[in-house]
Amino acid sequence: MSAPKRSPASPVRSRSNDPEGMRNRILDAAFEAFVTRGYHATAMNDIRDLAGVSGGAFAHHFPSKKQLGLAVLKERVADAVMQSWIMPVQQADTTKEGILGVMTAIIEELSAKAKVTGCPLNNLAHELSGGDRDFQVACAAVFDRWQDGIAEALLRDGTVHETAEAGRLAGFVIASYSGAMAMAKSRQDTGALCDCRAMFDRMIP
Amino acid sequence: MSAPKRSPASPVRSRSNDPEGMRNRILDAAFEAFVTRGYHATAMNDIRDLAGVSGGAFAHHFPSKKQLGLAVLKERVADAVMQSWIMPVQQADTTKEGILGVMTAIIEELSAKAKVTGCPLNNLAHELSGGDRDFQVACAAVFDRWQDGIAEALLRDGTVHETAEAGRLAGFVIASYSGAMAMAKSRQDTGALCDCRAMFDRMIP
DNA sequence: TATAAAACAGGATGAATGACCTGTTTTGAT
DNA sequence: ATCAAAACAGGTCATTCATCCTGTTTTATA
Repeated sequence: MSAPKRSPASPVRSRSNDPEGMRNRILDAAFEAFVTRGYHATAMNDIRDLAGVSGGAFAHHFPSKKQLGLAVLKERVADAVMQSWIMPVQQADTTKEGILGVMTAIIEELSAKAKVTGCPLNNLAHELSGGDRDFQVACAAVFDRWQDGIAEALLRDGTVHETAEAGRLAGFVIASYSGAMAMAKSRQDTGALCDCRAMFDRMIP
Repeated sequence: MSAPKRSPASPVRSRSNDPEGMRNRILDAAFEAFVTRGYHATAMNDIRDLAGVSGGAFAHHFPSKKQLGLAVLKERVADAVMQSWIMPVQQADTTKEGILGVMTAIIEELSAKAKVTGCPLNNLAHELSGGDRDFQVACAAVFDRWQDGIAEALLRDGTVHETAEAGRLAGFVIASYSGAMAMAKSRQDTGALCDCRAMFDRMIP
């Protein structure tokens, strides 16, 4: 009964294309869903509805789920690591202070949220890097940049003098944090992260 | 054309029930598939075919995928942690030697396989402990037993004297190993694990 | 041996998912 | 203004998946 169909007689200029914004909305929704619920546990429908885009627009920007996953890794996850770890550490007075500061910030953020989601990179890496090679390479690239960023900071302020040693310590810090976050996520408790921070405080020169 | 139907006239006593063995075969296949491909990426059909059991038998032992996943966690993953970590560490001359020995054994095993699958517990924990609460609790329980086992060893041989400190160090060792394995899996390279082992060699008293 | 329950076999099914398809509107280049 | 391509809309479709169903065989119990 009198369905409100779009009247074809009125040339309403109601739509304005914003490809970049549309793409970003999809990436944001996908990042949120993939990281919290997991890649395979998230349906394309969920992301579509979350982002509020039509199927056509969605398929136009991301023809397949794999392409969307790779884009999330390379553009959103890599950026999250850069924003939350690399930059704060490199901008701190000393690398040790930077690392401890990042840990403190993350612990406080989790305490406020009362919901431990885990590390975006590790969440996706564990699920995806074992299967498809493209995913594996993308995850490894983010780990590499993460480690290089911390190692660079360690060398720059003289915390460590050997390049190889800087890489080792940086990798160990990242590994310890990643594992502590995994335990924190499983337990829904920041204790493991607090203990990890305390250990860093002792062992980093 | 002369289909080889089972002749109802011959009371062949060809089958012998072995509920426990059947259940174990399913659990083994599920453990292998869940850990290597992931929980959501594995279809019930895959496990059924891998185990070589009929749909009826499969449904009889595990009516739902969630029940199968929980059983894998509580019976297979927990056992893997016990066999590969807790027991070797507790039976070593010193806890430090035990930890380093476990790391060496894992690194050598991976080098031989030329395929880094990752830590069974961490693989499943990352994918599952963020969603369903039953999975989260099951994963946390395995982490707890892991940490308690290492902490007990640290206290027993006098490596650490305070109970709280033993728990902290044990948790840190587990976290560092878990994260290093995640990096090794992403990179398909045991380097992170080797570096982690070297760090343990320095910092554990 | 009689009987019920457990164990097993093989297939069916409805829901959900990822990909795709046709058509319309907007944009940019000429 | 014209035209082609990009951007977007809305719906469809084949496939996969987890679960369930009916029926048969084995086992335990009395």
